[in-house]
Amino acid sequence: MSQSNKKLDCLHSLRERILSTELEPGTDLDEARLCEAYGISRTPLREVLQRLSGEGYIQLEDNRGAKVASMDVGVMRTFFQTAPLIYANISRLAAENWRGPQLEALKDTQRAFSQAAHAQDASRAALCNHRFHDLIGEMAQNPYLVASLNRLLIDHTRMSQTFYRPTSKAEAALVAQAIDQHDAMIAAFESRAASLSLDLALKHWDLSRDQLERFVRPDPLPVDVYSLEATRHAV
Amino acid sequence: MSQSNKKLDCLHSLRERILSTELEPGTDLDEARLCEAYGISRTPLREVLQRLSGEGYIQLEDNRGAKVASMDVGVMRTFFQTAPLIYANISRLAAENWRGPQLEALKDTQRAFSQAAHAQDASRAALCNHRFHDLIGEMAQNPYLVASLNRLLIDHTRMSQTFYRPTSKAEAALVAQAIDQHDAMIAAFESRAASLSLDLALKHWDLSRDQLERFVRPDPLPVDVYSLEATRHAV
DNA sequence: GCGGCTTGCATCGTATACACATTGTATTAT
DNA sequence: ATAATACAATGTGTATACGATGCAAGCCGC
Repeated sequence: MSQSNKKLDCLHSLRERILSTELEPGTDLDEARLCEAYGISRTPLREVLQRLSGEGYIQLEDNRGAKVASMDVGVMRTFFQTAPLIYANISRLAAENWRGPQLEALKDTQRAFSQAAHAQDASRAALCNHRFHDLIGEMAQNPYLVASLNRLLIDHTRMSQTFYRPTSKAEAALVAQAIDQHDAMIAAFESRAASLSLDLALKHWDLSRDQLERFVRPDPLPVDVYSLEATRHAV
Repeated sequence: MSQSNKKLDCLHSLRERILSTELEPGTDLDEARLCEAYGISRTPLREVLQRLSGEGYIQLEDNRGAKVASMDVGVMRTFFQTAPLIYANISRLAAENWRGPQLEALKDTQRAFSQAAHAQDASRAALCNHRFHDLIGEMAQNPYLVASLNRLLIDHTRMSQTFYRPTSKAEAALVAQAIDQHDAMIAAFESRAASLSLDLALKHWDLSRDQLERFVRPDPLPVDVYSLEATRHAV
């Protein structure tokens, strides 16, 4: 029990480090170093890596070790295409199917999320938000859709890292709005309002999408430089 | 390369044996026996099991070994609820996004499926059908939805085992209809007809659902026995 | 001087050995 | 006779040791 904790610690830690982009997309993961860092042997570590690979956090290439799952522009397009479909349906199902203490767990997470956001602790806020939506997935009781949801959340959380930071007052307002929407969703779940839950999820997504696009779009700076240069050479 | 094949053989073999229900839902998997059977050591086998667990084929319980993923009635309800959503969207995306030799591979699989069905080789037909829809998933180029699709296909293929068997003439007609629908889908993909592909997927699902429901209904027997016994003891 | 080959290092993959947990059975005590 | 505890056996979890493969740098031949 004392040792299996180490393995679990490793698993959870790697998940969080990937979600918080402390381990950036594409980073090579060295088995030996990770073994030493977490105080476990290679065998259990490799099992952890296999599992993370199955969950979509990392990619395993034959004889080339493991690397953190990349986020190229191709999958981003797909992400924006797919997210509302899954989020909306998961939310509806969560309202219909949650049971027992799940709603309390969700409220706890929402409190933690709110605190982290107000404290402007970006990575903690993103992680709490992740957990919030992960719990909604559990409430939905649908292993099939949850498989999609989890993949979406990995990329969503990694992208959202940028926007829990205090850049402007307008953006702080957006974060506050997200918190309010979470509360509204909790209320909808509590009263089993399925179709309302679906609508709220879509609204929540709209907000998220605006936030994400704002940070995904920018830095056209190098492009301009290159195009200018290209033009020059062309002439 | 000669030895890594053994590991891959093991992986593929277990997948097929689970899909064909040769290994029935709930079956306990003994590591030692599997090692001997596939001629590999425990470590690579356990990695295979980890991977299968990640893919949803089996479930790993702490210190209790591995067992084939169960198919209780709860998840069946969920299955019927979720499948059309995913299948339809995957189909639409496949029509839009397939490229290169993917369509040819699909046609090959369709040929193999048709042959197996006519030969009334139930497990081979089910496996070819699995591969057919798996390939459509690849064509869709959407890793998020594919995660759901793969989970659905596992259960779908396991349930469908029953109905490629030659029980009646009417059922043989249903199988023939499924083959025709596959051809129609291929044609729709080839002409990039997205919305038609979606419709065809839904029609294909309707057929599948009718076939499945016909065979899924029964076996509430053990549940009744247990509840009776519990009642007796309670009194 | 340049290109191909060989050698050495590093990292991954596999196997064996060992430690711990869990379960079932047997024995003893009430 | 029944229940509880202890011991043994089976099976999982971890670590270490060994073998194979891939990559890079240096050397020899052309």
